[in-house]
Formats: sequence, C-alpha cells, structure tokens
Amino acid sequence: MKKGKSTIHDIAEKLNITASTVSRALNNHPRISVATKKAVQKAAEILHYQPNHIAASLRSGKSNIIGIIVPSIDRTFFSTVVRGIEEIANASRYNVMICQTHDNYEKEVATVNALLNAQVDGIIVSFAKETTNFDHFLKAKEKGVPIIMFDRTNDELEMSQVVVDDFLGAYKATEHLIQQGCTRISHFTNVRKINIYKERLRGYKEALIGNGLPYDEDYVVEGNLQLEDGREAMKKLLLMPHPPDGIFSASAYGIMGALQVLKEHGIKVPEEVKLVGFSNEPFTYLTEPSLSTIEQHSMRMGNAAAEIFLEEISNKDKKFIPQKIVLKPELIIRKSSVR
Amino acid sequence: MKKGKSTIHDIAEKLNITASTVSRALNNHPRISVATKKAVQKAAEILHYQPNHIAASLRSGKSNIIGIIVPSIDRTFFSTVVRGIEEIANASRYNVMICQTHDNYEKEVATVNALLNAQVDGIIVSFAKETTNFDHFLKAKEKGVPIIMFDRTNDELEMSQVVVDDFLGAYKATEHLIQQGCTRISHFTNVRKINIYKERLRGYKEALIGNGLPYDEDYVVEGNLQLEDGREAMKKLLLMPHPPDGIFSASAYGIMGALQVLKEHGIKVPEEVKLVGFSNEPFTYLTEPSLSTIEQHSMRMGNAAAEIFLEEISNKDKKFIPQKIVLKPELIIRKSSVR
DNA sequence: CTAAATTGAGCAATCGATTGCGCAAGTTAC
DNA sequence: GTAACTTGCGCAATCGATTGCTCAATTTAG
Repeated sequence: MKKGKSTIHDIAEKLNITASTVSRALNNHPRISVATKKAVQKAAEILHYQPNHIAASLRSGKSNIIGIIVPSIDRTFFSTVVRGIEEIANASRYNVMICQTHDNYEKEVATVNALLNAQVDGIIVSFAKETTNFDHFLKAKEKGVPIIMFDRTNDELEMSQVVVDDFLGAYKATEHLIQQGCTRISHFTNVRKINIYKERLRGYKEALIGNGLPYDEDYVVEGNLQLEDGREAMKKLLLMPHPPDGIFSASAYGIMGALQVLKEHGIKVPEEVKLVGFSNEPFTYLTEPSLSTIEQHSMRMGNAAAEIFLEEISNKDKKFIPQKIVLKPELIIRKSSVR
Repeated sequence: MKKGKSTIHDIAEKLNITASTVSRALNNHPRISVATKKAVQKAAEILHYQPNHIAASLRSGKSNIIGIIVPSIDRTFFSTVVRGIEEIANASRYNVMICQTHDNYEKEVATVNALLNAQVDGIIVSFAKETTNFDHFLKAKEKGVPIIMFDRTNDELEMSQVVVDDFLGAYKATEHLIQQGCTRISHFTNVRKINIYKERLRGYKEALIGNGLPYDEDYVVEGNLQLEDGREAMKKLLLMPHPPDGIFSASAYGIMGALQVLKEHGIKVPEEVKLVGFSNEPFTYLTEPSLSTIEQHSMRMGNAAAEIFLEEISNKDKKFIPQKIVLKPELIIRKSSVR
C-alpha cells in the first residue's frame, strides 16, 4: 500500500490490456491507437506510475548515468567542471554520479569499480595525485565504457582528454611578472610528476629563458601546493640571500600561503614581491591584495568533456580515435602583481 | 569482443555448472563446496567478471544508491556535508548520486523525479531557496523512499532532519559582538523566509534584547546574502547617521562583502567595526583580517543524515517517527571581531 | 545395514520494461 | 470480390542476478 510503486503491469491490468501495449503507449509507439495512449496516460497518472529505469537499463544495457571522478568536489575548479558536465549531460537525459577520490589511489580504484558495477555509460575523470598505475581505467575501457580525462590527464593513455594549455598559462603568468619588473621569479610546483605541473613548470622556464632571464632551480620549490606548502615554501625563500621579487605558483592555495607569510613578515605585496597563482578559486579575488591568477575556463572544460562523451557514445561502432581538446587559459590580472 | 562484459552465465558455462551455483558461490553461500567457490572465483577473475548491480537491483528492489540534493556543491558547507554523508554511506556499501538545484524550484522537482526513476533508496536534501511547495518530496515519501532533510529544512514535513542550532549560533555571534563593546549591531539576513534565516534573525534579536540593547529594524538588511548583497548592504549602512559598529551576517559571503567595502572606505576592522559571519567557509580565515564566524560542523551533519537514513531503511516496517537532530554550532573567534 | 540428515547443485520463476514476431480485423487497391 | 496492406495489440523472450524448491549423492546415526 505505502509501497505506492506501480508498474506497467498494474496499468495494463486496470485497462485490460497487456504490458507490451502499455510500454508502447508510453513510448509513443506509432502502432498504438491514440485512444489507448490517452487511456494509458490517464491510468499512469492515477496510479502515480514512475518508470523503473533500472529495469529499462537492464534491458537496454545502458544506465544513462555518467560517472564523474574528481579528487574533491569542494574545490571550485572541480565543482565548476562538474556543473559544466551536468549542463550538457542533463540536456541529453543523462544523470551524473559524482565520486571523490581525495587524491587517494585505492579510493580511485574502488570508485571505478563501483561505477562499473553501477553500469555507468561512461566515466569522466581527473586523476588522483597519487595515481601512477591506470589499469583500472584500462579495464573499464576494455569493457566498452568510454573514459574521458580532464585537467589531470595522461597523454600515454588512448583516451580522449580536455585540458587547459598549462604551458601557455604558466608562460603568460611568468611573462606578466617579468613585464612588471620582476627579475628573480620563484615557482611553486608539485613533487609528483603530473602532466599539468610539468607543463606549468615548463612554461615558467621557457618564459624566463625567452625573456633573457636565467632559470635557477633554487627558485623552484616542490611541495603539495596546499596552503601550508605555500607558507613553508615562502618561509624558505625568505631565508635566501636574494629572495625572489616575484612568485608564480602552480596552485591558488600555494600563492595564498605565500601571501600570508609575506604579510606576516611585513613585506609589501605587490610593491616588494609580486604574486600570480593558478586557478581562479573564488577566494583569490577576496584577498587583500586580490590575487592575479590563471582562469582555466572550468565550465567550458566540463561542457567539452561531456560533449566528447556523447560523441563517443554515439560512435560506438566506428573506429575510436582519442581526441584532445586544449582550452586557452586566461591571465587575470589583479592587484597582487601590478606595480 | 571489446564488450568484455561477462556474466555469471559465462562463468557457469566455462565451468559446466549453472548460473545459480555461480551466484551462490560468489555470495559465499554455505551450501556450495569450497572447491566450487574457488573455481568460480578463479574463472571470474580470468573473465574479468564485474557484477551487474542493475540486475541485482531489479531483483532486490533496492539500488544501494542514496540521492543527495543540494543547492550547489561548490560551497564548502555543502560539499563537506556531502563528504560526511559519503563517509557513512560508503561504509555500508551505498553509493551516492549528487544533484544540484542551483536554488531553482523546477530543477529540484525534476531532480527528485530523476532520482526516483533511478530507484534511489533514499534522498538527503537541503531545499532550494525558491521551494515553498514540497509535493514532490511527499510523493517520494509515499512511494516508501525515505527523505532526510538537512540545514534548509521544514518543520511541517513529517520527515527527519539534521540542523544546526541556528538560533544559538546567531545568539552567540551577536553576544560576542556585544561583549567586544559593540552597541549598534547590524544584521544581514535573507529576503526569503527560510527557517535557518528566520532562526538566525531571532537569535540576533534575542541576544540584543537579552543584553539590554534595543532591536532596531533599520539595522537589519535583507538581501540574498551573496558577496554583492553584502557590499550593497554595507554601503547603505554607511550612509546612516549612526552607522553600525558591529555586523553579524547570516552568511559568510555577506560578511566578506561588508569587509571589502569597509576597507575600501578606509574604515578599520576590527577597530572601528567588528564583523562576524556564519558558516566556516575556507576563505574566511584567509582574509585580512581573518573573519570570525560560526562553525556548523558540516561533516558531522552529513554523518548524522546518513546515519538516520540507514536507520530508517532498516526499520522500514516499524512505525515511522521523524527525528530531528540539532547540532550545536561553535563560535570561531578570529581577528575581525576582537578589540 | 537401513533410515535420517546433510551436502552440493540444478530448475525455474522473478524483478519491470522492452521488442521482434505474429495474428486478426479493418482498409484499400484493382 | 479477392489480394495486399495497414492498424492495433498480444505472446513470449530477454537483460543478469537471485532464491525457494527439488533432488541426487553422501554421510551419519542407531
């Protein structure tokens, strides 16, 4: 009784027809008379019929669910990408299932399995920092589940990806600091060799060299790019005989940490040290001074990833050719970097 | 071939046994010999068998998926609650399906339907600001899907809920400002009459009265509590003959806006005006000065919501008695409010 | 040594929606 | 007036996993 779940059989019984007819009527099959269709619809309303997608999924072999795997949803970058994915996916009657790895490899593996068990039709993922072995994704791919990577990707995998041109973003950021008069520019990067951080480092390096400045490894600080890492890095740099007069961090939290420490030491930003971060997290424009940073167009990144998924799903039979979409990043100049 | 999806039937065929036996072997049924179990497990590995939860769900009538509906996941409060839910849910082999309403009523209704179609076993929700009609949730409840509300709830619905004691939080915040010497305290609240904002307003009012200060509606500013609303509100207040010397905002973004405007006007915080917000968003401790605020224990809120769900699911037959868990908020005193 | 109990596994139905095939009644064509 | 369609709908299988009921083969009990 309370289990108000009614099925097409209940409707069929009520109308003295078969479930097949009800199914077809609900799906607007041409071979069903208008009268029957109307009757079915009315009965469905009365019985509060709610289609059971699970049953349909079992039959069709597709769940209309896209699995999304991100390190963490409480970072604006990721939650915005998710929103971008949802936007496109929902329009095509897909739902999303969002999972977090918290940058933990085991959790990522478990998550992929959970999503496969849930029979997702595809997976859109940004890898955990820890991940270096991608077998779990390869396994999924072999089962015919398309995998689309974004942001933290891996070029060696035969899977489509959407990234921002990290090299270009880093180049722009660094060059901007140089144009503002910085001559000793430091860079915060990640200890792990993830593509995005490698690219940002490369952009930083090339910008220095391209503008006639020396590349000095002493000014490159490796860490985890979180707030605390930024603070530690800044403290270390301040002990150098010639501390930097400009800092480009590969993350937004890292540059925030640097800003805090500089302020605590009474060092003026941007007068004495200029700062640029990466990723347009909302707090970056709330700080004092507001932080210059690189906008990654996260919403568009999500859109693009979802579009690739839809494309791959509809071309399932055709030969698979992984595609790579590279979005152009944008330098957002705020107060932390202008003289 | 590429459709590497194998079923228990494939395993059965390979071993010349029936699917029933395979199923039981995989589920460690006592009536299956150890030898068979081992053989099945080996075969499952070789064939890369992945159980199809959809089929199991159809049979069992439960999907092991909890639907989560939040206004937006890119707010730390919500994403942390989600994490709290996941923590408990995953431990009990439940997956979550996260959906965003963006505070839009129609989207909320559509989302509830999508979740019901996906056969979720329960829904944990924080209502959209726009929502005043709750029929979509009542419908779900009638179908036997437990609904658990958190944060933005409604006392008139016969459904369990987890909230923070908004009244107490607001009272503490306001009293703190009073103790720091403020005599003209302003409050930013929401235009809509959502329970949490009503309670916070009440707490503010009672704290004033309880401490012998007058309650003056001119100091209460209604808005949408976003950054821009906070800015507007602050600008308006500064035009008053006697601008406030303390502000308690019902949101974190609102108080941030106030801080920005005050700094732009060269007004010193906390010396001239003291500030306290609500919700411990990460940026609140990154500002200069750092913002005092109310911690809502969002992780615990998520834990509690998930626990209630598990409880209700296991007591399906028993008489349903909605429960209400009220968490105690905590005042986090930072620099923006101490003299 | 036989009856009772236990072990191991197969048969077939079930969950709810979908769909190819078939069939009867009604239409149209020539 | 009959052959050829068309219309409207039912039958039954299917998707993959699960489970109550059976039943044969062993084992144990007495």
